[in-house]
Amino acid sequence: MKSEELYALLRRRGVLWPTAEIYGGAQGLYDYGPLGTALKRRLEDAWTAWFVGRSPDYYRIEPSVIVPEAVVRASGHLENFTDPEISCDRCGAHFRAETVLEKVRPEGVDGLAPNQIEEVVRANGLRCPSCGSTTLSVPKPFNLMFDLPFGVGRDERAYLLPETAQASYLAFARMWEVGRKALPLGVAVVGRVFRNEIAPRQVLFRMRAFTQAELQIFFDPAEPPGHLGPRAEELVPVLRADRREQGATDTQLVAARDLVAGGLPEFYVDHLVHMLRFLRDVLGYPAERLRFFEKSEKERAFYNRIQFDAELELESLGGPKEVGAVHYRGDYDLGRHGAASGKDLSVSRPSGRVVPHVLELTFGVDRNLWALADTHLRQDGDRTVWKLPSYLAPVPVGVFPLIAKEHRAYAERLVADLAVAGVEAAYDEASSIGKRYARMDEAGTPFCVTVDGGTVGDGPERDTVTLRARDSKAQERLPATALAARIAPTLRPPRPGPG
RNA sequence: GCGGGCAUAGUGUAGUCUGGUUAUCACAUAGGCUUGCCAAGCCUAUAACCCGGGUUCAAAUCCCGGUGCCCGCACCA
Repeated sequence: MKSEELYALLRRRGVLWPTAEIYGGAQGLYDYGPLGTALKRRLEDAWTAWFVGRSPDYYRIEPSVIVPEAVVRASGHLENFTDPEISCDRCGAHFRAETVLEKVRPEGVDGLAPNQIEEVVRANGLRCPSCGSTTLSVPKPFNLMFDLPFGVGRDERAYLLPETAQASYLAFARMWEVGRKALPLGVAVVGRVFRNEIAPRQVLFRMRAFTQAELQIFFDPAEPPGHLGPRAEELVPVLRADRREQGATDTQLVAARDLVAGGLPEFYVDHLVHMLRFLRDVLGYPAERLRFFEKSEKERAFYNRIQFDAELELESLGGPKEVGAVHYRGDYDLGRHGAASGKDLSVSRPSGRVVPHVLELTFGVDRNLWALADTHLRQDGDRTVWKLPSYLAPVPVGVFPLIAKEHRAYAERLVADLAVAGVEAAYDEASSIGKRYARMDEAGTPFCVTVDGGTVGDGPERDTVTLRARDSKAQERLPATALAARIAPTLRPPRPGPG
């Protein structure tokens, strides 16, 4: 489905809509409706079960979304907040772009994008005003944070958190105590973050307030976490940076063991496989549409030692889009916050004191919600079916009376009984039975239960109902009391196996 | 942020160029009758010109501003 068609469907069904819609909306802000809220919650639960559930030493926390300026100053988010700067890679000197370009561009640099500035620098062979070398580079500006006045009548400034990762780094010292001083230590956050994007677009893919699910694994570089074990044979779709530089654009299927043999650390590949299995096996993205796109040294953020973006081919957005990533960030984050806060963030290990390294597993909740619509919402003849795995479906069961006035009471009681058993069910008696099935198909509901004459009669079918499966449309008859035991197990998200 | 395009019921649309009747049609939604396991039928109802200003006897239609959306470029720390 095309993006606009998909968005119209999601709006119509109350999955999501623009914030402040009655005022014409606001760029990059969206509200989730009943179905969207339920789906998002289940997606977050599935993520937590899969990533945080991998180790008893992994914890989920809920941090503040407002942080003091010192945090974003130390993290590097505040640098280059205003004018573009040019720095010299050799001598390290910094200059305002206007100053360096003065002679060749007296009209100034306003309106020039960083790459255009870079082009002018290259084209004119501009040299560093300090040491005279031609190693000038233009950092990307990132003044994308929302700042807030903080406190009453104070000069202090605070910022809305631009990424959840920072909150985990801030929590490390406390979590080291809480986690009883064990490494590896995992600190996960599922939370809203805020970026004042220049050009929000593509609905949930570029928002100004969005939800990230991130797990930061702190570890001793002498004892990196994760061994492939039985995962060594897993075929991982990758597009390596070195091959791309030679012009390759095709995804290769490479066994995990061969990625390690080719030089990637085993713990890193292990987590790449873990991410792959989540996207493919838990969320059900088609394997052939997934790939891990390696960022080259030039492309990746300077603090990332290894970076593969998990990309998913999306029909609605016309290409592969990032839905998650695995970043090996080294000791950059704890090093920066340790230095800036004056608190020693190194820990005592058998080998001596070490600043833990960080492996970051990051996942964009909103864009994956969109991706679940893109990949699983299918037009099947006249039917529109959202083929979500049961544990992600916003509403797991629909309950209908075949004839409203005769079967209503029984069906309503069944809804209440299912709720008590922990299975949320939606009741619907409007229009024809076919339309009710169709409505539930569109909402992704995997099961529909119908109460009919047999159910309420005195014959052999007394107290039995029909259970209809969304994908096959097949029906079976079973006792109403057996429903919860039948459905509940399918609603639990998968957990990783041992090892 | 730059350039281009677009904006009519819940959804998709006709009408806009060439200003003028009660704003078209389908689906959806609600109620009734009928039917009774896959969007059936009949009847009825609800429901729209993005916001603001201007031109004009008259604006969905022409002009200006705003907002939002789409595409390309740039950006995505």
